[in-house]
Amino acid sequence: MRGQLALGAWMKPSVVTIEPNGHFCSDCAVRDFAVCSSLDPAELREFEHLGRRVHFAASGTAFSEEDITTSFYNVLEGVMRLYKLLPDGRRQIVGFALPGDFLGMNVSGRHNFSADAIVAVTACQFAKAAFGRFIEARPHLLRRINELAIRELSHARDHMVLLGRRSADEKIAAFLLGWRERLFSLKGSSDTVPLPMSRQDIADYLGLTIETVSRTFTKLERRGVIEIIHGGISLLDPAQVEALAAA
Amino acid sequence: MRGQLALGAWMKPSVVTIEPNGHFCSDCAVRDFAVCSSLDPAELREFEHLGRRVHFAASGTAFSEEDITTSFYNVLEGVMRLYKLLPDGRRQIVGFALPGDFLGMNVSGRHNFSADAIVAVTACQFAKAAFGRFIEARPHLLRRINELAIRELSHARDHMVLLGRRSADEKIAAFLLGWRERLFSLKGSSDTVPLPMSRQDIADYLGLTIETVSRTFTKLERRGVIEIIHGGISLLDPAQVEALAAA
DNA sequence: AAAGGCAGTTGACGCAGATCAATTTTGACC
DNA sequence: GGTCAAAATTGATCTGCGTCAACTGCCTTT
Repeated sequence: MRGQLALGAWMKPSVVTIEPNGHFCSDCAVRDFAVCSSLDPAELREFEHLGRRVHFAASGTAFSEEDITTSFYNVLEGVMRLYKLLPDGRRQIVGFALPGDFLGMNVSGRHNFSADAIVAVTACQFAKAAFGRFIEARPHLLRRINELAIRELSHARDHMVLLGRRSADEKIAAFLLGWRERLFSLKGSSDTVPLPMSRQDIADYLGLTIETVSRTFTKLERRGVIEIIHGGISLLDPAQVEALAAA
Repeated sequence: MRGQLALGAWMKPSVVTIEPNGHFCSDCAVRDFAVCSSLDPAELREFEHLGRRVHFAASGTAFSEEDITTSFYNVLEGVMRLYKLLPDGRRQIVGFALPGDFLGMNVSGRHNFSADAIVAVTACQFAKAAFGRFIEARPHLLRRINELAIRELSHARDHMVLLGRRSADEKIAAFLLGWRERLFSLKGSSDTVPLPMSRQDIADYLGLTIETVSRTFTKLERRGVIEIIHGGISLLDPAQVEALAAA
């Protein structure tokens, strides 16, 4: 039985469905690589009561930049876009969140980016206060969170290089390879790269326009390097894509 | 008496001077806002033996990307540039380090950017292994490090927006304000912003060319918004600079 | 199956910022 | 103070990508 709850009627229609129980961390899909990988079975049982499963419909918002942080999220299923907006509406996507990603950490008490679902998302939601108390006594969990933050920081720096110093072709090539690499750890190796996000999302992630993204895909397809398929891209010549990415 | 040591003869001539003793954490300039702010007086005395003071001459290299991490650094004095290079030499500066900044954290065991001194730098150097052992038993230090990493991550995301979505004028204006803001906590408020880094450094930080940086400064000066002074910029009309930064 | 709408593609054109090329300024060293 | 090299500025020109606009194809609704 599911409860229905409209979260923040003042924002985009984003219906959240909550399942209060019936789930166990021990058989969670992200058990081995999310934050919770640092917990032993006994801790896990306690942890179970801390989080509750929430669902976001496609294009539903989990939280917005500057919102006061009341919850952390552990993505279990689906894909989210994390982004910042300039006052005039220009958008920069600072990352995509996939299963296993932990969202919401900040120093100021407010979120420093917005997050919404690209496809239907399932996440584990934790009340900030309770989660904070749980960490308090468990340095290994803190160490795990720190590890995730440092890894994220490394990705952020790589992305700065892409945004500041790469051409459109290089950006597209690097994006395809990077996205394939991220999916690799979730779904295994494949030269067919599913792209659940829109062209606009890709453009806002790479610091390009939608037209340039589209043209670059078409160009690479005409050269026989990739094939544009429904809902993704197939890498016909991965070595060539790597050469284009220039690093 | 000072020891002299050539660190890594294979890299740029970077002379490191080591002072083995005669320094106390308790009267360290960055005591209150660096990682060590989380330590109590007793811990601080123990901590003292872990670090040693090192000096880098201007343009000396502390570590390079992909180097195996053997040390962490706590900047005490001076300014460093943190950057990544593409194979063909394009450079992206991912940040500037100032007193109080902690460098070297990573997950892979290798540095994910290079760091060198812009002006003469003094830093507190910690052997990775010993530092790791010290943290082990001190969750509050770990929490402090985590806090610094999360703050850094927030800056990184802001910078992604700048690199991906702002015009040259906006980049320059935002840079001047951001740099002033960072110096504010160290030296207090001032409309005179010292710029110890070169135009090339600024360009590589903002994803521009040196010519565009120079031209933009000149343009703003002609408009009476700033004044280019020796070793820095004076903000004649800070409100106008803020308007230009567009956020 | 017709209609409407949105995502994506394609084309024509313009411009912000890169590139190329001199100068000028600054600073270090004798 | 004179010499030299590196850093910064300025100008002329070029171009990659953005902007504007039209079109296509797919999905949803009725």
